[in-house]
Amino acid sequence: MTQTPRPLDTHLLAHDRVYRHLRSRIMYGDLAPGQALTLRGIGKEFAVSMTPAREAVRRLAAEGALTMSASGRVSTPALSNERIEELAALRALIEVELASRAMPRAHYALIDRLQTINNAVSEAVAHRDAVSYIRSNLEFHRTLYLRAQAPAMLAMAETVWLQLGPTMRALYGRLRRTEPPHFHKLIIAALRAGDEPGLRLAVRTDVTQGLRMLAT
Amino acid sequence: MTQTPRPLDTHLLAHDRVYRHLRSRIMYGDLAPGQALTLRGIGKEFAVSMTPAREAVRRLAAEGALTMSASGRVSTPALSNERIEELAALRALIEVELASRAMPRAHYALIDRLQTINNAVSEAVAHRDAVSYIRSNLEFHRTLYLRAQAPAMLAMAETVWLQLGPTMRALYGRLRRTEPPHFHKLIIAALRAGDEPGLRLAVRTDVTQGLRMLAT
DNA sequence: ATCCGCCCTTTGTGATCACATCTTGGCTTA
DNA sequence: TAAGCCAAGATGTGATCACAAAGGGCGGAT
Repeated sequence: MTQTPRPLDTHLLAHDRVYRHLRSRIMYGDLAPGQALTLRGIGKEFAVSMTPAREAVRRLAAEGALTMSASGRVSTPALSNERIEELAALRALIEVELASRAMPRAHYALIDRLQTINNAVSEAVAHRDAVSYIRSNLEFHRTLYLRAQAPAMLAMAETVWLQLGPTMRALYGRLRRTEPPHFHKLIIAALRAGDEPGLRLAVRTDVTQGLRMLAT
Repeated sequence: MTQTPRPLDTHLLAHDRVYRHLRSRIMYGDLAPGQALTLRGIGKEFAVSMTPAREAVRRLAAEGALTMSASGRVSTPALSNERIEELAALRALIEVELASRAMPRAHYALIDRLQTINNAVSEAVAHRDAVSYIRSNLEFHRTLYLRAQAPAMLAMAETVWLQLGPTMRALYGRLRRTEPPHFHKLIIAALRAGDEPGLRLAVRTDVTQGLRMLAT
């Protein structure tokens, strides 16, 4: 037996399966900043050899979702405050543009879906569930931006989210807020009103404010 | 001999060396859009096995510099017009911000260096040397943006350049212009004058105009 | 008690190989 | 002549292994 028969839990290639699982964990804050990973550990967890584990890790490293030390050690990134502010500025830049492009195509059904997702966000906040909060919050944004029909821009935005994943977990983990997300309501209101400057401001603020409070 | 003794032409790891060479080729337009590559071919060219060749290729694919077909075939991307315009918009968005952040720190020595680089750009245009043109043009932009002290943003911009590399080659290859770059002069003039709105406009125009003329 | 050095374990790297799949070129057949 | 098919070569995937180097922990010296 030189070849593993295929786990059958998916039709995907091994390295892609590993990549998706790890990516999801990182983006949604399952991993804390500075968390160390090993290729053999990943391989064992997903029942694959080191080869696909390495490919998945290198791909994530290329996207900034993981950092590799000079000796090849892999860990989740621990971002400096400057880097966090820079990534927040990038989010603002790209996501404001995406929202602006999505607005002309945002019909009632979309706004309704955003409303529904936002309820999930509120619930996650109420339960102080950081992972659910991050996941539903990003789903809110992604749902809106999908309408922009700008896949390259959306990919860029997701790359930034990925880089901020572990940091967002650390940030929202120590959050003690219970209020539902105010700026999401502003976004929805601006969409309803067809108020483009208002939408831009609401998105920029929503994206920026969360990250701003950890500049300590 | 199970292990190759190390080519000695560099102290870098094999996969990194392959990655850098290929990245440079792609970014500076050595490869035409749609150009096919094979792992064994890359491995033979750089005297490494398929393993580091695959890592380099996957990394470049993650950055959008290469595309992989469903069967894993690797080729340089052939971009649609929509994708090109989107990437141009992304360039404008990010690079305007970078230029704006660089301006307060742009002292005389920097402007002088930009001037020098721009002479190289003019020379490349005069010789109709597409690769030299792309290389010096990007060096002009990178030199300016380096002053912004925003590594994450610069990395994003470079990723976009990478994705546009083969397309820029195809574009400028059929260019018949001989005039030196007008908008670079505007950028330098705006920097000298401390004219921030003028700088933003000049960068936006410079970045956008080149890609715009291939929307055929 | 603390710091330094050494050894063993852990870990990443890259070569090689078996295998499955895709591609392609030529041949056959209608 | 053209369309279809088969076989052989080409190509990507993932497992395994040998090796080098980095880390960690333990013991001894001061």
